[in-house]
Amino acid sequence: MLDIHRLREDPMGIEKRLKTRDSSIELEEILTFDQKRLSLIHSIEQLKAERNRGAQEVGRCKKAGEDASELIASLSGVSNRIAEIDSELSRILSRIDHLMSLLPNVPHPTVPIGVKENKVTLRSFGKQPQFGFKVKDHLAIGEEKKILDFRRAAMIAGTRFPMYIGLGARLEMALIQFMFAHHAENGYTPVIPPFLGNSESLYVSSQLPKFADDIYHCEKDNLYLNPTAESLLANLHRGEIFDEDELPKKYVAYTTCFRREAGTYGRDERGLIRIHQFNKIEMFKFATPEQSYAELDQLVVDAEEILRKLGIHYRVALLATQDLAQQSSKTIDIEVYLPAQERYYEVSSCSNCEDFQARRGNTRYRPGTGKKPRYVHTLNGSGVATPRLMAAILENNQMPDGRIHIPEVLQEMIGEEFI
RNA sequence: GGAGGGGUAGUCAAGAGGUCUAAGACAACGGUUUGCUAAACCGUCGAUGGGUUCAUAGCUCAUCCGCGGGUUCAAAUCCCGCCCCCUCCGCCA
Repeated sequence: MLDIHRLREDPMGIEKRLKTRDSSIELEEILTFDQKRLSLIHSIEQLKAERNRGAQEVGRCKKAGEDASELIASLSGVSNRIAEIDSELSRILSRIDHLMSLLPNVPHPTVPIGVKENKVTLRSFGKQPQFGFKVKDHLAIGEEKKILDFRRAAMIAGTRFPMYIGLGARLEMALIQFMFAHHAENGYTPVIPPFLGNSESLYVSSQLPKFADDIYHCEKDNLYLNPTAESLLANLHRGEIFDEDELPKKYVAYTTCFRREAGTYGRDERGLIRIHQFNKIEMFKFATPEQSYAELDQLVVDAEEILRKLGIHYRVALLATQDLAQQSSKTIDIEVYLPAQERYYEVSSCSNCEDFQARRGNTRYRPGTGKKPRYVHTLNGSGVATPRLMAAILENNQMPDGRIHIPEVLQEMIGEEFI
């Protein structure tokens, strides 16, 4: 949620920056309603002041045993006018809320403008592996090694659900434990939250109302299966006011995530590339506005460290305005290379949402004793999601004899060196 | 799922239609004094929105007593619906 004051103060400037994300965005309607809102508030508050004064006077009269029926009759008229204005005001407020809830965050000035392809590669680690043989894709490897079973998963649940079996399941659990422990040792407080969230939680994180079709919804209980732990963690301190010295507050969560992924899939998104259910380690930070951009950079570094320890080649990219999630001001992705597809795929997306989610969740901090509360900045980043990470390990670590080399840091947990 | 009890500002807590303009205490902050891991005394001390303003300073008006409605000239207080917590009962992979 953007600050309506910001829109009022600099409508042209804000609109121009929002248009770099979506050229169809117009602020005129919101600003018109906002003006209407202000004038209604002005009149209703004057009437309420009148009513309050009158009601007190009635109290005095009754206590003194005087007749107040004339005053009561006139106050009745005042109350009726208040009720009229109030119903118009709530119509306008809900209209403003609706329009505001659809607006995206203002992109940070350092974000490249334009389409997805305008993203900027910031750095990389390692290089694309060279194979002296024809590489298999992770799907073929998974089938051959009997560690992935999409056919039976489809029977149990449906298409695009994963099933890890045998060493595949061991590898998955080892990755989760390795990443969870890594971040916990790095100062992130470990947390396993509920995997389902209510509609308010998903609104705060900004998955709702825009992406309702992409989330699994349990209608009977009005609960949503989390599409990312971000949608839960953004609510961890809803309605709270931090002391300044508590920030930055860092969390690492493990959740299984669920996405309907409504829409079409391409041939290059088979196997583990895009699925309805996956495990993810998610980092989340609450920070002051002064801290947040340094914390974003550190968040990316903390996620990169996972891939370095696993010895996987990756690159880091700064996303362009049109590729940002609604709540994000700036997003940096980490992408791993899948040799069978000769393509890079996102395994981590690290974003600074500034005060966009904090405003919805009313999460603030007090910048010193006696100072007024300010909204915190929230940051989230995968650290990382497992499916593409596993695909990367299977494809990048295949050897001429067909075996898969398990990264050293996982070997002890799995009890094997090769698959 | 059922019965009962509860939800008041950072914490505890009074208040049961009309100076509630939400008491009081604790914590916190500022000061005075004594003099030293501290006490006593004085003062300040919730949030949001509107107006005024350079001001996120003051002043002022409005709103907020779990959330949402309703009754009334007037609601923390009465009525209806919902949420959460506690105790007990039922059901149960």
